[in-house]
Formats: sequence, structure tokens, C-alpha cells
Amino acid sequence: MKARKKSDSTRESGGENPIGSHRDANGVRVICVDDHAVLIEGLRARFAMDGRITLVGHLESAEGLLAEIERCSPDVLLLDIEMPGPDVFETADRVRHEHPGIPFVFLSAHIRDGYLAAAYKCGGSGYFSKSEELNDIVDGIERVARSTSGTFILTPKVRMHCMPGHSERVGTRRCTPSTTPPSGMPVETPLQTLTSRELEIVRLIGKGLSRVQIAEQLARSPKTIDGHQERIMKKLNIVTRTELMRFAIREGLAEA
Amino acid sequence: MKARKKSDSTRESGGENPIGSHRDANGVRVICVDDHAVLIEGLRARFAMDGRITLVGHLESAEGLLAEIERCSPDVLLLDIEMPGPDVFETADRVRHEHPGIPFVFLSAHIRDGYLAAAYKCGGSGYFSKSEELNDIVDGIERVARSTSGTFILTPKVRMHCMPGHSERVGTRRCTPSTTPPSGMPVETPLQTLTSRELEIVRLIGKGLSRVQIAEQLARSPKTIDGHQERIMKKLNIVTRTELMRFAIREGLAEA
DNA sequence: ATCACCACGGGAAAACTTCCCCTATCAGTG
DNA sequence: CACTGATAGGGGAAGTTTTCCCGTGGTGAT
Repeated sequence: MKARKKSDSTRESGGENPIGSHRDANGVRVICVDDHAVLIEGLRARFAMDGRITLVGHLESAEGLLAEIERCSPDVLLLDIEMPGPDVFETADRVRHEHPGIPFVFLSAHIRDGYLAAAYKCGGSGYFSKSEELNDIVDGIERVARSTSGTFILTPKVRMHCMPGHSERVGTRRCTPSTTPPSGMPVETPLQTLTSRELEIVRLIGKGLSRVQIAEQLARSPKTIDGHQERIMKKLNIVTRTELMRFAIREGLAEA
Repeated sequence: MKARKKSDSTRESGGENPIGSHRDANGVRVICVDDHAVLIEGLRARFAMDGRITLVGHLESAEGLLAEIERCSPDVLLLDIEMPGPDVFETADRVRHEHPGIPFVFLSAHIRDGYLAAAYKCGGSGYFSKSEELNDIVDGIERVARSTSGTFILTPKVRMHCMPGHSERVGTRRCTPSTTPPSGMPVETPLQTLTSRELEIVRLIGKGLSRVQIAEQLARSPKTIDGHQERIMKKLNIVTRTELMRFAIREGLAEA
């Protein structure tokens, strides 16, 4: 697609920090990947305030991340999700194989179940929301830097999202010798709490069918559909049917 | 209500500028509305580098924007689009009526036709992408501050987006194309048959708001919303509100 | 056998939709 | 200037859907 391999983005290892104050020995060394330059500036400015974290490199897409890692030897990677260019999760996965010691977290504008699941599955160490307080982001990065592998750290707003109807403990993915599916997600994404029947209902709703039409197609009473829909929405923490449509589209259960 | 022209360069920015703000008389006075604190920090840091722009206030949602304007008497407003809380376009429209002299631009993560159309129709002065170079954003703000009303300014990447050989040419709205669309009339996309008010309604529906919530936000009777929705669905040949949601998402008027 | 979970559905109140109606404003036209 | 059409705000009434709460069975796991 777009060849965006400019030579920008390469110069803070030895260069100077626009905000002055650069301590190199201190702090967690972070590489940030985000296509929004303004966001990177924000992080840089914030990091510069206390010496806890140092931005040692940044990119505007996942392309060239491995090279940047070689160049900067960071302690933590901070990755955006919705960017042009190579898929972040895939890149992250590759990074994990080449540099198993470097933890990475995702910093996303949206809190989506699909992203959450992917972040976890590709070996991420956390999921942060861009709408988080800056302090929470900084704290999160520090926690990740100190954490043992296998922990999955969520910032407050993300944790909130995973509350709906279930107990969501976070972390410790490894030893889970239970009989349940070995997925062991740290957070049970709302989607996974749906039964197959409920999924079916969501798909039909996503097609735009009315409760009566669905009832006809399934040879059930409309009231039954009501009941399903009700439980679905409760599980998903959704209040209107219209939002259910959005959910269906977002999760790929329906076509826009 | 032509009250503008800050004749008193007082102290409104209070103590919220962590980075020394030496020059007060200089620079374009900007209020920024964005739910990502980190982005605001980025802008603030960048603005502090040269004296061209001063961040005099910020909010994390469109709520209370009018009050903030009173408090800060800005020259330009910089508005995010995808935020929780009141609809930005609607708020912007209200701002335009109360403060016709203050131009506002949208700074969005996504470049969507639906958003562009809404930004234009609600009287905006520009549309910037968050992935833009910081210089381009700063330049854009300055241009907007100097521009005569009726100009619509796009940052480079947004302009790029509008090239690919199709309509949506934006700019110089003064002489409204009331009667005949100049370039023939190719296919009137359903989107274009909607009035700006109707667009507004579609977007709010796309956000998942109920008719009552929409009515509250627009300070109208729910019946009015009903009426709009009815006409919209008739125009679009749509039968249920749920499908309207799908339409909104497909057309980029709402986020999946 | 008990518990938990699921699918299935009823009843009633609240909310929403639909279809019609009316008014007012404003732009453009005869 | 009056007329027309498009747009916006809103009422009434009937019908449908949602929401909340309740109860029935069936099934698999303890």
C-alpha cells in the first residue's frame, strides 16, 4: 500500500529532546508506535516531566519495528492498534519471538473485545485506553516494565469495560489446569459469554430482522426472542437493540 | 451577538499550563476538546514551542463548551469528533449561533465522508487529521484564525483523501448551490438527500441514543425526533431504526 | 438429587413506531 | 405581493416492541 518509510522518526536516541530534560540512565525505555504524531508528542512531554519513563524511539506504523528495537534496546513497547500499515498484532507476535524479553502493551482509542482478545493472544502484557488519565498510562507502563511475564495489565477504564456480568480477575495466564477450555483469557470478553443460541439471535438481529420475523424463522414465540435478546443485552451491557446492531457489526456477526 | 474581539488579554488560562507560557498577547488562542488527555498534552507541548498558538482551555467532551468559550474567549476551537458525551456537530452548530465570530475546526482520527459532510454542513472551518504532521496542524489552525468565513481548510492528508476522483469537493461555500448541482447530477447518493438536520439525527441515532435522549440533546420534543426519523427512513427506503444504524455505520456517520 | 444453566414463554407497564394531522418559517418564483 | 415547496417543530391515536419480572422444563455436573 503506502510506502511510508520516511526517515523521520529516527533521531531521538542521540538527539535532543524538544522539551529539554533528558535523562538517559533513569526510567523505563519505551518505544511508541502510533500514527498520530500529536499523541507521541503528548507522551514525550509527559514522560519528560518526571524521569520515570524515557521515550527512546517512535514509529508511525508497525513497519520497521524490529529494526527500531535493535537500534533503541527498549524496555517496553507501546503500540497503537488502528494504524495504516502492517497488522500490529502480527508484528507484535513476531517481536515476541525475536525478543522474548521485551514486553509490549497496546494503547488504543477503542476498547473492543476483539482487540482485547487479540492483544492477549499475541502475547501482550496489557491494554491501555487512550482516554485514560496520563498518570494511569505512566503507571501502567511502569507496572509492565516491572511485571513478570504472564501478567496482563489493564488501565482503569479498560477494566471497567470487562465488568458486565462476570468476575474478571486479571493476570496469571499460565497455570490454568482446570477442565474448562484452555483459552484462559484474563478477561472474558462479552462476546464469549454468549451461548450459541444467543449468537444466532444476534446474527439475525444484525440482518435487520424484527423480533417477529426472527420468531417465525426459528419457529418460536416472539416472547422467546424477547427473552434471548434481553439476556444478550444484559450480558453485553447494552441497552438498546440499535446498539446491539452496532455490536453485531463490530464483532463481524453482521455486515454493515 | 457579535461579541468577540478579546480586548482584554487577561489571565483565563489560569494555572493549567504546566509548560511556561511567557507570551500571552501573541498567538492564536485555542480551546481544544478531546477525550484523550495525551493528545491535549501533545498539542500543548507543541504549541509551547513557538509562540504562534496558545492553548487557553480544554475539555474532554463537548459538554460545557459554551461556558468554556465565555471563560477563555478563544480565537479558534479545535474539536474532536468521536467522543463520549454530547454530539460535537450539534454543539458546534450551537456555538456558531452564539458566537458567530469564532471559527471551529475538527481534528479527527478518521477521515470519513460522513464526518466531512457533517463538519462542513454545521459551519465548520476545516477538517484536520490526527495523523497529520504537527506542523501542518499548527499551520492549519493559523490559517483558520486568519481565514474569512466561508473557507473550509483541509490538512494535506485530508485533501489527499478527497482527490480520488470523486465529488465532495469542499471549499468556499458562500454561494450555496441551491438550484443546480454544477457537475451534472451523477448519482444522488442517499446521503446527499438528507438535510443537515436529518444528518444530525442519523448521527445521533448512530451513537445509540434513544429518541428521548436525542430530543433532550437537541432541546426538542421527542415527537419532533420521530418526525425527522420518519422522513429520513422514507428517504432512505429503510424500515427499522436498527437498519438506520447500519446505514449510519456504512456511511461513516457513526462508529462501529 | 441438587444445582446451575439454558431455552422457552407469559403478563404488564413503559417506550417506541407509524400514520396522519397541523403550524411556522424561509427561499424562490410568478 | 401572493404562492409554492421544502424544512422544521409538534400533537393524537393506534399499534408494536422493549423492559422487567416471573415460571416451566430439560440437561449436564457435582
